[in-house]
Amino acid sequence: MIHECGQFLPLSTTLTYLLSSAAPGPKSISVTRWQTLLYNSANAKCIRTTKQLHAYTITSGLLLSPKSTHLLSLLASAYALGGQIVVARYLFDKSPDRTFFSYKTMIRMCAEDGSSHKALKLFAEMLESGRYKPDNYTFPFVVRACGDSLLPQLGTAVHGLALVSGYGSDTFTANCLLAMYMNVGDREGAKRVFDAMEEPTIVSWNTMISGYFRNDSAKEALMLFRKMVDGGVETDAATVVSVLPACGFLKDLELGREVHLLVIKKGLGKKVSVRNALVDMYVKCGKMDEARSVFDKIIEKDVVTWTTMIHGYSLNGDIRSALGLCQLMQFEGVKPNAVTLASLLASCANLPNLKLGKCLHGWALRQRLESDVNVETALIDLYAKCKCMRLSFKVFFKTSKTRTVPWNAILSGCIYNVLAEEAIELFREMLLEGVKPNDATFKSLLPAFAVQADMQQAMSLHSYLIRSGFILRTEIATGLVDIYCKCGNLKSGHRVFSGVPLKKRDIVLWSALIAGYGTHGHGEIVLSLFYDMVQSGIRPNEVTFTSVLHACSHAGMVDDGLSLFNFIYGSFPLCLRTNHYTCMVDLLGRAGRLEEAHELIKSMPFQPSPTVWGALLGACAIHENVELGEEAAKWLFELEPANTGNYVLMGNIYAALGRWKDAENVRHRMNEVGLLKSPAHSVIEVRKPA
DNA sequence: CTAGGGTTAG
Repeated sequence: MIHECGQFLPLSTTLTYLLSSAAPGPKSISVTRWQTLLYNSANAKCIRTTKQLHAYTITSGLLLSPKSTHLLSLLASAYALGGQIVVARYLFDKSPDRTFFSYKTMIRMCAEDGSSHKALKLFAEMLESGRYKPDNYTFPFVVRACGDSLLPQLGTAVHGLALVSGYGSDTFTANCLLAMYMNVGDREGAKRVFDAMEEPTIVSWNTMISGYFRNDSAKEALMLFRKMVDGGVETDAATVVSVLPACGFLKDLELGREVHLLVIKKGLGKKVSVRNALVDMYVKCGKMDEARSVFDKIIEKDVVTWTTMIHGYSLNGDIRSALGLCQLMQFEGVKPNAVTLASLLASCANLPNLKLGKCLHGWALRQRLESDVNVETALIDLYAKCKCMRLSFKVFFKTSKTRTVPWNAILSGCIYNVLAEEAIELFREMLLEGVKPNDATFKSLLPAFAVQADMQQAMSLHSYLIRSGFILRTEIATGLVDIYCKCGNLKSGHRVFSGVPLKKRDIVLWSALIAGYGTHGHGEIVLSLFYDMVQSGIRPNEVTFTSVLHACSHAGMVDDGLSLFNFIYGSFPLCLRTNHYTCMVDLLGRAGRLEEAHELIKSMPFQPSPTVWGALLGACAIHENVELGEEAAKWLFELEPANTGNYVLMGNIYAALGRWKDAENVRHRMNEVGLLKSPAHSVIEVRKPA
């Protein structure tokens, strides 16, 4: 009993004394006395004492007295605090009279145990009874339970209740609210709470920083860290392990080094986790030397330390160093785990190196790590990238198939190996098995539907996306727009586009629709969509310009194309790339405005690429313009002497005008650079009259 | 009595 209760020895002694000296029976120990004993036993988390007390309540008939009905709920609390949550719940459910203490304890233990729904149910019951008011030891756990059950609306309601109950300025409650909002992905909600806090503690700052990072706002995380340091707020180990991943993600080496200095200055490096985070930061920033020097200084390396470093070498394609380190790690008595292995396998997949991958697969079997999801997923991916879909499927069929990741791996594997139809079939099976797809699933799957361009399939996918709610995600709606456009059904594509609320329309979505209309030759619609987009406040980029210019070119809308080009030139001059000029030269050239095309090339702010001259030469071939053709050819023969197409085009221009001698010269020139072996030269000869 | 923190993968 001593070892179990630790410093609470007096409690057990008291109990032993009472039980041995007094005769059993409810009257021998007063109710108040019992109450104290139960409280003490609960707070001491001493399950053995609790069990003794429980036994006594049964044999003595203690609970039969009307004065002691509340004792059962206290007993339940004692069990709960002792870690026996199931027994606790059973007893608590039977308790006729539940005390405030027992409610609080049960709520807390349920929340910590992961039974957040039960915790919320108890809280609701407590409120309904109207006997007790939640306090500063209640709200934190209830808030946490809301976050764990992913019930943000309920969380907000509890937040409101905490405010009206006067716990708005309670630090613990506020910190839990921060964590809750961050856990459900509500950065704004968290920020509101944070801004309203009079004195945020280290914990508040840390929660915000890590929350921002976890919610894809690494930039905000770093900005907050800056503000924290500049504001003179203390930082601790949790701060640095929250901020370092963000530095790594953004490759912000400068700030990463600053954090490193902070770690040294404050002596935070005693913890392995801090040093591991440093190694990881350097790895992610691509600074393997610095990562290694931090790594080498860690005396007590754990699996994570080794794995982080191994992963670093893997990422850099240095599989030799990665394997060497893996061996060294085992020499030092640290066993690689599934993560280590998955990292090595991923490296084999990216190289790709099938032979080594197979060796590692064998090793995984011997280490009994083969049935770990991470390893399985890495193996599926490995074999797919090595174009061994048979092996990929073999691994896949052995997986438990209840989790989403292996499905995603096999789907993306199929698509990598141009098995779009199989991917779609697998997706159907996945749904039948009741596995929930996620964003990553659609990221690889939607292109498969676009490749198939099957209207029937597109429609059934569309209905699924509506039913499952995935259509609400802009990236997914974008994929669907693309699919419909590829099917040639622009109307349906446009309808999906219109279904996305104005605020959620991003550049990618607009571009998908614009490109769709563009490839089908609807130049005018493309232009009006483009101006609509700019009007709605979205800044177009190079990709948009390319597709709009292409559309103009495709539809032969020369003047519209020109005015658009001038618009870009005036508003976004830095966005202009070679391919935009190529597009314009092509557009003007086709229309026979060769001089203008030439002028445009001469006005280019950078060296015209062969593609630009190629477009001009092509246009000259159509319009049989020797002068400009020669100008273009002069550049092209210089820039890409091995491109037969250029000689053919130029030869054709001469031939068309009956200048056989010049045509012959071009042929000679091609001969000189050793291209005559190529079959393309015959084109010139074919057009030569007998 | 309570709150925040690292490594893989999609």
